Amino acid sequence: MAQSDTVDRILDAAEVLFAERGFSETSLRMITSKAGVNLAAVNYHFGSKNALIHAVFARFLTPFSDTLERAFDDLEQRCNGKPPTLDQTLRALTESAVRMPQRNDRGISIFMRLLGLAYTQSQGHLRKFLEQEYSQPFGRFMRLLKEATPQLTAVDRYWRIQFMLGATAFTMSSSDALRDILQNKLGVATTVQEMVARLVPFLAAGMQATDPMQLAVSKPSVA
Amino acid sequence: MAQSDTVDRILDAAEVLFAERGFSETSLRMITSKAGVNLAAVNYHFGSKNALIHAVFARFLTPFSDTLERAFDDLEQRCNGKPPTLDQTLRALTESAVRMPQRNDRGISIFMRLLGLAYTQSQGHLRKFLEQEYSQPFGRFMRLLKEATPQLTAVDRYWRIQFMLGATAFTMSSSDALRDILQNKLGVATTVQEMVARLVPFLAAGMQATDPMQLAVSKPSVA
DNA sequence: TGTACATCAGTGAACGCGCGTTCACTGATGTAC
DNA sequence: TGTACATCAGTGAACGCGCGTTCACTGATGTAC
Repeated sequence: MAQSDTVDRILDAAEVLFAERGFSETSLRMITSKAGVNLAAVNYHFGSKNALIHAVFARFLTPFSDTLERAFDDLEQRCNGKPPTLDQTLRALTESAVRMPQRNDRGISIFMRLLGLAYTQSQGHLRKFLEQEYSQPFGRFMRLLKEATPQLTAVDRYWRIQFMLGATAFTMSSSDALRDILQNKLGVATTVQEMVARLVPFLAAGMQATDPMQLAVSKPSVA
Repeated sequence: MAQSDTVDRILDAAEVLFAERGFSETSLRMITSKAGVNLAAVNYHFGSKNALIHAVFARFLTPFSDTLERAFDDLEQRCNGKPPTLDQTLRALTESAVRMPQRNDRGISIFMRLLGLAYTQSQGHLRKFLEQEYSQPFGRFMRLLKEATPQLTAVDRYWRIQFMLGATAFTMSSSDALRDILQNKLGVATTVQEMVARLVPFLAAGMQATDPMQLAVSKPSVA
């Protein structure tokens, strides 16, 4: 502890506690006592609790965002000119998430859970922060989704993207609990990687469903 | 106000505020001031804030649960002996939800949002309460799902049910916001009924996706 | 019919608590001359 | 090399606030005799 590691200790503790309990149910006193630092250190280093939440997200989202951009570059290059398929696009996303360098073996679970919470807990400041900071990779993902589903109307696509986000965010935010239940009920252990591997075909199929409301539209097969 | 309507006024106000802001972000002072009743009245009539949350859910879930049981009875009778299809099962559920007698025109949105919040906000007491009170219709729905997807392994079915729940809960809990965004972005007004009508084919397709992990399993077509 | 008592819905004010934040302060290290 | 000052990370204690809950109390209505 020669040079200050207080900032990292706070981020580590906050990340774990936020993932376990959500944002407003985690107090600064819990965070600082887990981190073994003074209560006032959070406001000293970050300014406020909200700023700490932003810092926790920035620490893992910025490298993720970079990894994702490279994965999209890679994908578009491999497709040279032709739009990537829906399946390829979703895999680029999920594999970037799963392959992220982790600080420890719980890292991927925490990452998933935090991403899920960001969507399901209605923290206005957080949504605003994420939209500002990560609009580029998000917009690029949306563009790829659009090109991969030219058969859908804009309205259909809009709703199905929301359904996808919901399935993903919810599963991510409960992934630990869901894996535990499965372990107890059926005695099957599952890795986060397997869970994500099951999620992708579900999303792809739902995204490309033939809507009974407009049976005339034909469904192209996935590559 | 000859006879006491304080209980109903509290329930009405709590329902709306919980739907708007979530449970822990809504204080008893907000609820009682909106309801125009004394702060102490909540603890007088309900005993605690948690018991009030339970009462809010019981007020709409109990009639919903009855409607749903009748819809399932109806469905199983129409199928006499043969298991209902996935599509029929999902429709029985969503149509029961959408056709519920509502106290007002915002009723269905509030109902959706509360159901979504129950899943996404980690209120342990609420999950326990709901599991105790409504285990029968829930178990019956799960059994129907199982019979409608005999081609899936238990593990596959488990995960896909979670994905369905996620897409549904998330969409429900954000339905107002999502419809507003769509209105602003594409100038399209959507009813909750239309939203649900779009959700069902998405879920059914995802549920019956051919998983690349086990390509040997063939996918039966839906009736 | 009148009186005494019980029950019930509701009230106003206070309680203790945990919260995020602030502030005056300390002690170590770096910098200027 | 020594002294004065500035900067910085961190601290201990307190601040004001909003929270859920409690409690003694009121006033209307019902019941027994």
